[in-house]
Amino acid sequence: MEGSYNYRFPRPAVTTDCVIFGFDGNKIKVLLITRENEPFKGKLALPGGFLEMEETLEACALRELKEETGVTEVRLREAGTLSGIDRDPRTRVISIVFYSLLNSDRMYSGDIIAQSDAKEISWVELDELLSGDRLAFDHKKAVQMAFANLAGRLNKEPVAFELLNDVFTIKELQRVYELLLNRSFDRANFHKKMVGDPTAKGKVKKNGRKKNTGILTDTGEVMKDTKHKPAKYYIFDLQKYNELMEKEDFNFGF
Amino acid sequence: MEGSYNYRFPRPAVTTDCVIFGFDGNKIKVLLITRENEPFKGKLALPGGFLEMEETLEACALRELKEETGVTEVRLREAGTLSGIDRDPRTRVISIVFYSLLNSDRMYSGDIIAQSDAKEISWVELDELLSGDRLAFDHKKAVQMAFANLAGRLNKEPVAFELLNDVFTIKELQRVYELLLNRSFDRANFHKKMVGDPTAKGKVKKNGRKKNTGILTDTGEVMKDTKHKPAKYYIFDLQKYNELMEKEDFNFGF
DNA sequence: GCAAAAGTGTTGTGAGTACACCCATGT
DNA sequence: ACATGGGTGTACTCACAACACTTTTGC
Repeated sequence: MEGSYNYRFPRPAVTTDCVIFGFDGNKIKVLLITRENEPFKGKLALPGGFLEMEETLEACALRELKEETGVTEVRLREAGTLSGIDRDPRTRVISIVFYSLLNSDRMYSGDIIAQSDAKEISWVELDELLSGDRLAFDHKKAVQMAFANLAGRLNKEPVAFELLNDVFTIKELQRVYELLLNRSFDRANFHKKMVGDPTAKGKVKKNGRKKNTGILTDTGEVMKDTKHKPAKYYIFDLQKYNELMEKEDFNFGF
Repeated sequence: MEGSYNYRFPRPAVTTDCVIFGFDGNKIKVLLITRENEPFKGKLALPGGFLEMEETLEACALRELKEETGVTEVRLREAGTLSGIDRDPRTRVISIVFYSLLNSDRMYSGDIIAQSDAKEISWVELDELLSGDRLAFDHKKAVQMAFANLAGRLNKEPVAFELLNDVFTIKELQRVYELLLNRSFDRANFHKKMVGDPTAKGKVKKNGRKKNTGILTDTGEVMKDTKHKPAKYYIFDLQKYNELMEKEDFNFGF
């Protein structure tokens, strides 16, 4: 498609950037590529690239993500735009920031590999990115926007489960909440909120409904690679979630 | 700036669109212009226009807003992007949607007048826009995005007061909440949540704090143009708000 | 006095919190 | 047995809902 394109008014270049968050069981990490070319050659950057004429912004983000990192089939959400005048030294560029979530199974599945302009890919701790200066362009700002958007939705939507494998322990779920909301929770109360309070069993309110019985369902499986009491594995029970949402807004807030 | 601009790769045109919400005391309305030119000549559209090379997206939105409608000094917030391939029949255009809030004093201050490419301006009821098909381009979608973003922030931030004059009645405040969240509230409980529960007076909790005493302060003034008991006027008490936010998250939710 | 709307009081429910306690497993 | 962490019980507080009641004004 390289050639010469003529317009009566100046136009900025338009790119998308993707902030892919992953949870490895302990920390939130972000998928980055090492830049192969100037500017910022050798520095870490978000996957992303230029919008083509026959695709939407979201399609562009998905395409670039696949081309550079091999990540496919993700649900992208828009976090905002970056439009500083000199954010790219080459030319005027505005960028639309998307983000998505991967669980550890997918992070380390082997499908995610550096390709195309990406020299190599790496998973870097979110904290490190937010406190340091390791990213090219204004990509730190992009990560901030994506993270803020994510955290803001946590109490309203079941986004935390997108960071967890299909089967997970409550400890892991709590860890995700604590990382995203930057606070700690009482272990016992967190458990009850998610699984359901056993004291509610049998108790029936005047209108015939039971108390909140939680949104997690025990799989029966048990985590075996531990030195102590193994945790049970749970799954997110979409059906229960939908029931609770219909009756009254369930919220994930504390 | 008209001339000839050459690029090695094709570039989309970039515009901003502004959804300006106003509350007239009864309904939420949106500021629109009547299009002077094709495409969609004569149809209603959001104010907005093309990004220039030496301005950010937000600056562009502010400039276009001022040029077309006379609206200045507003706090813009970003609602999302529109990037459908054929959303503008002339050329590929992507648009970034911003929104802001005006109170009725400003809506009808006389400063807001059609200028530049805008043939005329009008305030149209939000409901009418969301249910009908009166808007040019995909601007209905833009209004939806802006409204969803606004409503989502209502419970967390004191945005409702941006739709109200400096001095307002509790009834008006409740009306805003009901319109934005599309539900009704108990009048008595709403009053107490905002002004503070009088039964809390004197009561002190064990740690020395009083109960929530509300975020509104009575101005002493009274609404006189009524046939019945007049409402008191209140103001949003930023200081109380900040105090409550420091101690524990105050939320505007019900 | 009556209508209409502002504002107060009172009670119950249930979610959230704090924290003590019990249970299961590997070494 | 004991260390470690999973899981339960219980009592208290407070925000919210429901709704009855009182107050203030114009006609």
